[in-house]
Amino acid sequence: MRSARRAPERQRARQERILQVAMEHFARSGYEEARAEEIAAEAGVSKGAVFGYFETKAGLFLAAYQAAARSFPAYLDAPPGVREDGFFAVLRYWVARTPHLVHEDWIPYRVTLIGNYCAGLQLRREITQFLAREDPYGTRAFVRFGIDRGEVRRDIDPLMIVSMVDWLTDRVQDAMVTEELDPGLFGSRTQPPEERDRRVSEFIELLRSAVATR
Amino acid sequence: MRSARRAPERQRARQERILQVAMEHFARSGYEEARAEEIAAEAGVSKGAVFGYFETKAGLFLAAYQAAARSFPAYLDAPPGVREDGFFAVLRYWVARTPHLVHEDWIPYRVTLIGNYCAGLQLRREITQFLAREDPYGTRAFVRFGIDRGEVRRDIDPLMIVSMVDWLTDRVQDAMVTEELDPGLFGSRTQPPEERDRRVSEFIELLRSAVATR
DNA sequence: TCCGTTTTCTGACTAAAGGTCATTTAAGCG
DNA sequence: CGCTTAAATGACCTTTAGTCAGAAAACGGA
Repeated sequence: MRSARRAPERQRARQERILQVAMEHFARSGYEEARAEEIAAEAGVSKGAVFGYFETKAGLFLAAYQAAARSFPAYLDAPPGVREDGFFAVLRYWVARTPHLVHEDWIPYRVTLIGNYCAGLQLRREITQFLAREDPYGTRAFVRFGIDRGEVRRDIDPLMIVSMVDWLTDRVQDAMVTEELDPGLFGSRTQPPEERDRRVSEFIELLRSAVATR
Repeated sequence: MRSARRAPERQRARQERILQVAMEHFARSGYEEARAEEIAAEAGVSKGAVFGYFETKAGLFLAAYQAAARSFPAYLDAPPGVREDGFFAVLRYWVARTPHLVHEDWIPYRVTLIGNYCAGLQLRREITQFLAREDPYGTRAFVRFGIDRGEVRRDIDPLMIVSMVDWLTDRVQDAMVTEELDPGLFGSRTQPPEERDRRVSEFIELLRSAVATR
């Protein structure tokens, strides 16, 4: 943080603009390939300002990652009608909706993807800590919701269920965001949508088998 | 490749030595932090030689990753006694054994971990292609084995099962290799082993529920 | 409005690391 | 041994994250 007291509006706007531009560049180029100087230029500030606000390139990326993660809806933000249908309906709702959400605004998805797979060790550690601390998708609350409704099994440590849900939905989302990282599994946008629907259904079925009440 | 024909023994040995040192350095420092010049020095060759053999730093890492992945046993390399007990026994065997294997020689595990999470986009793409091409852990054959024995469900596309097994065992292995990436889930070496055994059992139980014959 | 003080901002500069290549050294062979 | 060809070297180049002394702007009191 620059000023310990109130940050004037002008500075917040500046920082915000840098962050937006940084997200674009990271999304387009990846972590290594993104250039601090280009980000500064496009945001209309000097290079010094970027490092002034974010300390290091890794710090800038972490901020971009956090902004991206926080911009996503949590599981329980699904429409009330879907929530009433329960845990697996919510899960299916978001998984099926992912391609549409990605299409609408691919930049934050790409940034989280890069953070999940393509960054340094230290950065990766900080991202993990952030995810554990903030649980930005509300997976813990979501699993509790499933357990309370009697849909999710109680004979397994909820933490293990949370991990499994996180792991699998991450992967599925990533596979949807980029064919490159898991070629052919979910197919490209040009593939028939029935095919993708089948994949989504199979995925939900597997996850349901794993964690549903016996 | 340097010489299109046979590579003299001396050169193969040289390349091999560079690769070994590179694995150590990548394992210890991560991708970004590893220094080509240090690797060269420790391998007793010049910097030029490293780039002569492996083109780029990314090329060097890819070679290290491949060597690491190939050094691991495939699923079906489990002892015959375990194989006879079937798909889930084999799975359990390897998952339970991972901490021991990591303890014996942690370097290749760390290298694959870094390749899975901490490298550039292009590199990541090549790693994915390598894994899809070579299937170094023999997951495809392993799932077929489970299906043939009637232990693994047939109502889901085998490719989806393969993906799920790959995803989950990757994550579990990674969690075991480094507490940092998923702190506290599988615990550290100093934790009581019963605790870890319970985790392993719960994990296998979840995976079994997901993919076992109904 | 002006002036002194503090904070922010800038961009030339530095350091460090990946990558190159002319030159040197060694290998292969008759 | 001498000639040819391939391999090896390390000084050099380029690029880029990160720094910092000075410029500019904001602030606040008179």
